[in-house]
Amino acid sequence: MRQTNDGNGDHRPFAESSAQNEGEPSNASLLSRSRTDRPSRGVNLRDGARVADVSVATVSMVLNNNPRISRTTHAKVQRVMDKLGYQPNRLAQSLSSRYTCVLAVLLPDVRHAFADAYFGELLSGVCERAQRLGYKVMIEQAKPAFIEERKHLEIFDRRYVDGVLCLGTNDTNEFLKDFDPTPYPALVVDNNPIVAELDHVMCDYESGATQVLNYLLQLGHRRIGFITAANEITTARTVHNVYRRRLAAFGVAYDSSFIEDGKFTEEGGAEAARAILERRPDLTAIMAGNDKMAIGAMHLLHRMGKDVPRDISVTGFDDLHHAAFVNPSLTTVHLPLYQVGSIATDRLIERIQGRPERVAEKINTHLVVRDSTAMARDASRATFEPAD
Amino acid sequence: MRQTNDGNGDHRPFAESSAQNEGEPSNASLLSRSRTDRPSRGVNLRDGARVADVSVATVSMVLNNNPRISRTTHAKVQRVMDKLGYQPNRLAQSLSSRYTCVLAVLLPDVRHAFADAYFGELLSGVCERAQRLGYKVMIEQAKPAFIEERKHLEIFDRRYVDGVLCLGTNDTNEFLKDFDPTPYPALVVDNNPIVAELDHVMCDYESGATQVLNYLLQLGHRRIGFITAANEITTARTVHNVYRRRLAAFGVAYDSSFIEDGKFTEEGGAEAARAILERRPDLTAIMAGNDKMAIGAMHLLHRMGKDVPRDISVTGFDDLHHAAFVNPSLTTVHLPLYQVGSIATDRLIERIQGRPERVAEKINTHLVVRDSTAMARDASRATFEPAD
DNA sequence: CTGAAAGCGCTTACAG
DNA sequence: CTGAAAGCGCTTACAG
Repeated sequence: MRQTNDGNGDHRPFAESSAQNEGEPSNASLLSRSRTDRPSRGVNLRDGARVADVSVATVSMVLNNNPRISRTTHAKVQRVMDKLGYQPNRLAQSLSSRYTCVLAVLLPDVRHAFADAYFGELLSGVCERAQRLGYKVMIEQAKPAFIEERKHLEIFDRRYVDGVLCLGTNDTNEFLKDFDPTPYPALVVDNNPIVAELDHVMCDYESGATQVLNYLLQLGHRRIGFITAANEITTARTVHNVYRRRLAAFGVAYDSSFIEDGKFTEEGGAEAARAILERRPDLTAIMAGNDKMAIGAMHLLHRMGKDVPRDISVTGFDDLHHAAFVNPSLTTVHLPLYQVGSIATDRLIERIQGRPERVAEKINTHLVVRDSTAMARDASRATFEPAD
Repeated sequence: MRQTNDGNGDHRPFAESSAQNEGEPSNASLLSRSRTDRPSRGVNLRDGARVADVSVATVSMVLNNNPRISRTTHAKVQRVMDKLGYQPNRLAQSLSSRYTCVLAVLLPDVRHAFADAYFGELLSGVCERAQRLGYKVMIEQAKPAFIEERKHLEIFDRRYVDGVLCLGTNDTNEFLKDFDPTPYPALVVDNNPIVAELDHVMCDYESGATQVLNYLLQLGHRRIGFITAANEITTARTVHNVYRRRLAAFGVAYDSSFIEDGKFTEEGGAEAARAILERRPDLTAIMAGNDKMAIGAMHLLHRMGKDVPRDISVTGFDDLHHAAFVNPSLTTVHLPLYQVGSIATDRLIERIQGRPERVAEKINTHLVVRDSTAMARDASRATFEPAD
């Protein structure tokens, strides 16, 4: 199994390649290799046609199950191609057909976006579904340079992909306006930014937020800190509005001293918790807009010597796998992210294949009660029924 | 900005596509669309040649910076192409040049592999580097069906990719033997499975394990539980061997009742901790082979009412971002996963471009001390110097 | 029912 | 220094 370099001429050094590595991404060094250096070709349609004694067109039609080909010819050709171990060159197929059967997943320009289990679950659903439908998945990150160089359109124009799934979007993403179903099919995953009216598949944040708030209110909590994220994110706004409305329903006036941006990170969640607690030392619960911020908040509370949930209850949003393993385990809203990724992929592919209907789907969410929540310290004094 | 479906004929429903969705992945439905349905083409070399009044070959050479073209022609053609907003069709380029400038990342067939921050960090480094070098990244998961259908070779044969990065590998991955640098360039990331002698770039597990063990031993720990993972993983074996040798150096006999497989998951870590603790209620520390198992173990200890680190110290391995935010924050070995992903990508691309040398690199690791470790309960009775 | 031919959009020897 | 031509490996009208 030892792999030796047998001097077959495939190892010519590329003087220019190292210089280019740090500059413009360019494949000129590859494209300028002499033809004899190329990986050897496999069996193609012409080989098959020769062996089966038919035309290239016939072979092609057999492989594409074109019904115009007779049973006998079909069988004969199929057998030959199987025996030859033929594998169609997808570059040629795509060049001819104008379809690539590749999808791009566009991740946001956020540190550790790849290492974030939220995106990971979505991606997992996307990849599983894409694979089943015969599509490949390409990863891109929407860094400033990526957008400025308009690479989000270039991947279409240069025939890398047939469609793109946008994750982690918000209303500042002006580039979303560039996507138009006809030449640039795109679908927003788990969000619905108002910057552009695009196809989207998302979790039901409204219902999830309602469940977690009703639960906290029923436990007697009234002074509830709320760690949210940038207001330019539609889902964050939705949860924020539910927070406002549910409190109002229980006769609690909206008070911005309970609110803080936690930037969807552990650090941000900890900082936000600290800020809210300074202003409102009397709070009895903290509701976070995602699990990472909730975990950051719990970490801070632990540091401050506060006991969760005895002193303060904490809730998350996402139900990442690992939320069940922090101490105490986290009460949170379960988001079916895998399913959302999977359905989003289905819908995008349908759109690519010409389905005219716009896509706007909401998937159910539900509350998962664990150990980070308990009755409010002052529950006896609270009313347990909504005022409305 | 409303996107209407203007009946331009691009939305013909595909009767057959829904039936196929659940069966054989096939793009026959796409490939059989009539030509008029296709997305309209952009500007190509021929358009440019016509406008610039030169041949297609000349335009091609200009764009590839072929030095044989005169200054004047080059400038003229370049200007024309810029004005036309020309973007080369990469399918045609690749079909002609035989290079795709796409890399595959092969993830293991593990539940939540995508949502695992360990793979996420590696992937992040891979994507950043690939993008800089003008490569695209495609994701694949090595499910049984994927390997059985030999898709790990098909992605090369059908010209999807030029090379593959293998993550999460172990010695049972027989398919690794199929990769040969010449037709199938592959590089193993953060491991070195003995099943095949392949290029690899990995963290220095030996040094990391030595640091964490020396640290625990210096704190007076002698009865140290070890939560490891399958013995068919080279890196796990390395850590295991260090555990054995460091303990021996301090005069502690190897005792398998301290050892348990934790399967690299939180659940597995919790289970393993429980099992070890049942056999060895006298242990004072638990060393885990990764952060997730350590976190699972801490969760169990918390459940059992044991205090970490007062009763039992716990250490991890990875230093995932979130290890700093569990309670207590986790002492662990920092693995430079982003860097490993990045270097691995560099090396694979060099190999694709013909570099003959084999790749075998180790990247430094270091211990990060946080709050999950403390002096052993019985530290006074322990010796603090190695016996050797 | 099948074949010869044109075309997808590039790159690269080969001439001149 | 530049162009005409062949080729990469497919698909698909167009004939017959």
